[in-house]
Amino acid sequence: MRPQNFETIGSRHLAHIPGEAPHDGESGGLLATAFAAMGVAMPFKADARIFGADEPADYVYMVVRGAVRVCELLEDGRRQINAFYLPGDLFGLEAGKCHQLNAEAVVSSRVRLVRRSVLEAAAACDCALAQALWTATAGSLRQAHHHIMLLGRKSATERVASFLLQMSMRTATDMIELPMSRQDIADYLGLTIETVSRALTRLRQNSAILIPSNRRIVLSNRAGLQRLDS
Amino acid sequence: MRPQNFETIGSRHLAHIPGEAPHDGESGGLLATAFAAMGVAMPFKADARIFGADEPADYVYMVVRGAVRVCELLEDGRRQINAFYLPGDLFGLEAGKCHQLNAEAVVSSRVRLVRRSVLEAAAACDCALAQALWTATAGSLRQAHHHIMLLGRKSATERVASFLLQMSMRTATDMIELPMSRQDIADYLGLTIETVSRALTRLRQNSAILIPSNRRIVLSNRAGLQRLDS
DNA sequence: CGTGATCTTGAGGGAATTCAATGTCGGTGG
DNA sequence: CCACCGACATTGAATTCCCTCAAGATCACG
Repeated sequence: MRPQNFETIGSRHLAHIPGEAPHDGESGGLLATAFAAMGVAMPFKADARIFGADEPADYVYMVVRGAVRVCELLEDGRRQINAFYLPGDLFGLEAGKCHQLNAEAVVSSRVRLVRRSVLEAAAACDCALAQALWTATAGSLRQAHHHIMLLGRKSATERVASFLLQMSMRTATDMIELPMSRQDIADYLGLTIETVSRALTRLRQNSAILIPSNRRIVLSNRAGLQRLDS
Repeated sequence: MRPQNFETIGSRHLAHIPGEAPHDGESGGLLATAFAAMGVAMPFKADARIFGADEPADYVYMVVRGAVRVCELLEDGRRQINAFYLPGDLFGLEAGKCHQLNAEAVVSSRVRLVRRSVLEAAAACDCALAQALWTATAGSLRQAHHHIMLLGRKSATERVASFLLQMSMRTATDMIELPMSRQDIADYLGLTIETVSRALTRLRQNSAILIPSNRRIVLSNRAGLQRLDS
């Protein structure tokens, strides 16, 4: 079982998520309010499934506390994590009747669910809400495009550096508390766990980061990391 | 200069784009109609820029004829193509005031532009249109997620096979007319031009495909390709 | 035909993976 | 409290796959 203190990562930043957050940009307040009004909060244990691919996409989700990963599996066991979601982030915004991906709690988490039909009905009346949903989805798309460049054209070290900077941005701290394991990071970056480990070691040796503990990383040379991030 | 006959690829499929098309799923008609009513069609020569990163995102675009690539460049020249758009596809749906990516015509193309402000105003009155825009963006997101799995967890041959199947689906033929060069394909798949070429050769040797000409590929063993596609 | 661009093929090298062993941390029971 | 245990992470050696560099082949077009 994972340490419980990771559950609260970023929750204190709910009110002022920086621009790099995947969703919930300028219209964050509106969506947060809508979810608070229409949604039901549910707890999920670490590694619990929130929804599975090919299940009916009846809900849209917002992370309240903890962290969520959205991933795809191939029959032979290969796994790709498409995104991590932190408090304040929306997910499950897929088009169509069914989810295309699996969503799981990374650590013990709290997630707010809103019925898609309810949300769409509300959006039909409230154009600002409709636009906020579009904007949130477009934000997810932007993240995905960033991810594509990462996977397509960057070296292992660049990927890890980019990941650390992104996490730092999203939690608005230089001292990152990682909710996810090395395996999760590897599956997000399209690498193996060993390669991630080696990249982190190299960054530590270059004094770009400190690793006070496995799940805690301090960005001690942000400029150096950004040089890698290109 | 590229052969001009590629301009018309897929245009005859405008009215019945299959489900795998990145945008414009069930609500295709509505968006096509809206674009026809509100938009202005513009011609672009092969390799002409349609919009650039950091330019104000004043328009939303729909391919009428030809093909468009959306890509990102790093300072050192690395290029990642995030998506190809074919007739009927929407692009430029980014959130925020500015585009994040570059869009260029792959071949001589015709693209319909609609002012974003006009579209948003129309969407504010017409909830079906608003939802169609959301759905189109979510469709783009779905494509991006597929792309992420491709780049993160698939071998070179699997990537090429997956690309061919995708193109075949989108143009609804077994005989693909590729509008893009090997370099474009490589930059889409996160590979080098040589690796793409070798993968195609291997697929041809395995009788999965025929290559009657450089820009023409016949899927002679779809099942074999799908096995690779996982 | 000749020319330049595009594509294919080959040989060699390098970055990441695989396989294997060691190290470290957190939780549990003696 | 400390030793043990399993899960997670790091490190090392060997392999593999893809990239780089280089040469040839093919295609489009004048």
